[in-house]
Amino acid sequence: MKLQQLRYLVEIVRRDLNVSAAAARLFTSQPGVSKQIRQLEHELGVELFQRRGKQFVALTPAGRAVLAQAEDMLARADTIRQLAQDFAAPDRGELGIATTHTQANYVLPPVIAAFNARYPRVRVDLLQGTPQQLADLTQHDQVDLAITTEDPALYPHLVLLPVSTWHYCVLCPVGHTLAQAQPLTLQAIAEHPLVTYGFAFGARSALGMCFAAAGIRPQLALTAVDTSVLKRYVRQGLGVGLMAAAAYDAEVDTDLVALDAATLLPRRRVHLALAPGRFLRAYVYDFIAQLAPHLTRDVVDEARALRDPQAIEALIATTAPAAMI
Amino acid sequence: MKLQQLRYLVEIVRRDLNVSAAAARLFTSQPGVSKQIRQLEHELGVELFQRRGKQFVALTPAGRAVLAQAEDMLARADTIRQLAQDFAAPDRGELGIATTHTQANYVLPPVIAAFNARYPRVRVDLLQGTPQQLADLTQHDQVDLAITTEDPALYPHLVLLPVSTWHYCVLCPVGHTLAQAQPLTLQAIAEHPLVTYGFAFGARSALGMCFAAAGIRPQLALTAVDTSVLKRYVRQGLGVGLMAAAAYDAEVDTDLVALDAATLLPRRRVHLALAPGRFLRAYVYDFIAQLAPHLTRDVVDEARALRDPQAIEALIATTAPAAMI
DNA sequence: CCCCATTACGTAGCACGTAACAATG
DNA sequence: CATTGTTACGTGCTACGTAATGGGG
Repeated sequence: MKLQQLRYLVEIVRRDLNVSAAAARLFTSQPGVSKQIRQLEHELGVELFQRRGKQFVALTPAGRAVLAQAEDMLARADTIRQLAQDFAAPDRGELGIATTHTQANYVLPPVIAAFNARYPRVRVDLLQGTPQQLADLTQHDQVDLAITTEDPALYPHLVLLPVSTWHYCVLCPVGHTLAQAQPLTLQAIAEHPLVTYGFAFGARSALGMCFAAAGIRPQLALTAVDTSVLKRYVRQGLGVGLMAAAAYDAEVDTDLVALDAATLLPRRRVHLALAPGRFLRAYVYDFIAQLAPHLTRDVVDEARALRDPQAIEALIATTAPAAMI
Repeated sequence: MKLQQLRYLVEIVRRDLNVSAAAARLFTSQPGVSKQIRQLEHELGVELFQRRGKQFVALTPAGRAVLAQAEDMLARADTIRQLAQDFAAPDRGELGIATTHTQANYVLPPVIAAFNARYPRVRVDLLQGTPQQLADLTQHDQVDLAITTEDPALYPHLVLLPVSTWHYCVLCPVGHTLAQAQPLTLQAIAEHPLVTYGFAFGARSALGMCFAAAGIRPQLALTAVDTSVLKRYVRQGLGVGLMAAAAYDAEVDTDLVALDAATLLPRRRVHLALAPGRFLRAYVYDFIAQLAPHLTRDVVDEARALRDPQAIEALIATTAPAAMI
């Protein structure tokens, strides 16, 4: 049994049992992969893949069991490399962050600037995606951490830690009738078509439930993931915008008005999402502390050891500023 | 990084940083091991061993961190081999049992006979040792399970499950004055020198505390691990024996008398000890169920997942016969 | 002076690549 | 017929063994 054989196995499964695709991904020849798999099967005395003709159609039960162990072993091999790096060159490496457009644009820039000043030799990789993609990237160790606002239920295997909170504002063109409404109400907002985040009105979303609780069914004119896109359509008069207050820049967005909706609409929590088993370089802890000072290395490690969301919540309650809870 | 390099690393540490001894143990050449370690260190970019001259004197911090991961990886490699065997040849393999002399002689024979009839192609390896050795053997995956009576505190990293209970009897030669004592009391027993198990009167032992509670300090004439040795010295008149009631065989031991001490002396619990992470072949679960019918595969797996002694106790309370608790 | 790790060097084995082949849809 | 896995074969790398070298206690 060799680590490469296990790597081949895992990659084949990742590529939906396509050996050629796995070989290509690993920059090696397809016959080589094929042969190593056969050799592994021969050594173990069990077929790992169910074949129909020459096609791989499924994992055998034995294959599934072996796969689980193999994945863990490869993760640990990676951990060894990472921690060795951490001893050899503590201030060199990569920091992979998966996050949403809004965070990347309005929250992270100062944090990343500070981090880069402290660790100029660490390359920061910023990946954006849908909440599901963020979860996948983090879970499969493609990034060190994710920063997201979404429903914790989307991240069942990750450890979530509160970073900060934000609230919605209502954005409309200068002179829009909504800007006169005093006081601003949900009812008044819902009289206009809305322009907001694509995920904001999901079945279990906080925003959707907020309107539903008031018996209001607002009309959505357009949804997008990207705040700058939303603003563009608000400018075009497609509807009024519902987005993070931080997205409004008074100096640039002079043609728009931001109405405070902090008391009307639910406050959202920004989460840091971590894979509990992944080894984190020392500078990753530094970044996290920079992002949210209450998330010290000790707190993060303890939370990762706990795993259970409720226990983590209890832990955080003792360390985080009240505003975050 | 190769699995063999990790194996070399682990073995060197096991052999107290002696490369030559590790090489001998792994049936390979010493320069080969030495070179692979250097190569691993070079690949990782960190020294794993602290050297004084050419001698290895300690692990570096990096070495300790790598070692922990390496041990886990090797354990999983072993798991893969074992589970593959379980699919390939479910009724062939080895069953390693570490246990005390008494269990091996008086409790296990019928269980092992039944097991052997069911799995004739599984070789049973019976290892005896002191309680500490049993714990070590189990913890280092040298055996599948241990069966022991000792203090649970000796097995902090193992999962302990109650198998059965036994009680002491007092053994003396026919015609001994103690045999006339009616009723039998601790005081009466302590008037004679005792012959009993070496571990039975340890500082925290149940037996020692039982006498101490009554304010009695019995005199120990001889202790041994082996019941047959104890009986021999009882026959020689060295003292009266305190041992498991099961050790008295009415047909063979016609020159001895066994006095029931079930109400006088503490009842002892026999434990099954398992390493929580070790993969157990299907027949191991079968053996366990044979040994203690209430320890089904489901119960065992759940207990191994729980790990926490108190939680296991609660689990057992719902499934085990009352006599065991 | 013995024990132990490192260096030097030769060899056998094997992982991998290229090319040809077979099977499936 | 295109895609995909297997067989065949050659080669370059490297893990390992033997022998010689160097350091510490």
